[in-house]
Amino acid sequence: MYTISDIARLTGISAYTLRYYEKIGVLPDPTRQEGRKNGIRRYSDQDLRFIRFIHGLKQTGMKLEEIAAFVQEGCLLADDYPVMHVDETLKKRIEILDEHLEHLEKQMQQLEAVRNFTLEKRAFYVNLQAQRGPIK
Amino acid sequence: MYTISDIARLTGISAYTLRYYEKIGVLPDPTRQEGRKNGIRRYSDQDLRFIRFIHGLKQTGMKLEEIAAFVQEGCLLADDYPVMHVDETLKKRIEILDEHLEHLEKQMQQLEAVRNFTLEKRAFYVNLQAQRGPIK
DNA sequence: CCTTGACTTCGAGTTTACTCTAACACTTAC
DNA sequence: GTAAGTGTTAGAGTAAACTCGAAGTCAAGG
Repeated sequence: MYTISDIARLTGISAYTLRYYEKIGVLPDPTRQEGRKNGIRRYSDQDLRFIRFIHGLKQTGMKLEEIAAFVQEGCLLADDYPVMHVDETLKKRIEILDEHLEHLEKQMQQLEAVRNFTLEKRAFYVNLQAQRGPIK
Repeated sequence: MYTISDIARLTGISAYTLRYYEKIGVLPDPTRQEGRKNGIRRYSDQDLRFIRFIHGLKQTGMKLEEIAAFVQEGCLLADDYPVMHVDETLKKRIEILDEHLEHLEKQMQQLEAVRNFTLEKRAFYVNLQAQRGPIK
């Protein structure tokens, strides 16, 4: 089990930000030491993996608001939520992920395009350099 | 030749933003109609391509400040800048591009990782759905 | 016992990147 | 000639995502 500063160290997200994310629903409430209300946050390996996943979504352009929507669906899912709505919740989560997958595809394409363009530019400059002959 | 609103339409960057970019050095000063000082900005196809390239750098995570540094190197290059410094300028531009290329590689890897993770998550939810049996 | 690190709420400050308005000038097309 | 589109400077406003400090509490370790 990890503390909040462990998680901060392991993920590169500050403790301030982790609490902030929790407050705005971007991260689910972690379990607390001894289940007390204001006990120390205890994160499992699974929690760590989840936080890294969320961080990945964020770093690939998903807005905090969108992430929060996704996470909230999952929180409903985890509890003894009325069975009738579980299918809805699963459907929504899948939809959100599908949308992000599309976004990821677009980003990959753009990244590829920018990379090619950048390589071209680079080659152009290198060529200019070569034309000027070796530098003494 | 294009006007600023043509460029806005063609790139999706507002005229406000284009002028702003120009002011902070993210875009080079374009030529003006009849070479007058405050004449209408005239953009060539080459300018358009360059703006798209810059926009690509921005959209793949280069900060405006970094882009400005890159562009400023280029502006020096374009003028009758002391020949002794041209090699320096070329070297710097190539360095900046190389750094961004590294950044692009990292982003691609992360995108790939997040994509895989997202696909896994998606599969997990689909599996849950399947286990609950077909929905009436 | 006392330091350290965790917890809370609340709210202010920062950074980045726009986004727009005001107020005024100029040119071109209808 | 007047409207549309362009130009200028300066500055205010906005939004997202932090980032931090204050002020107070609590619990464990040396």
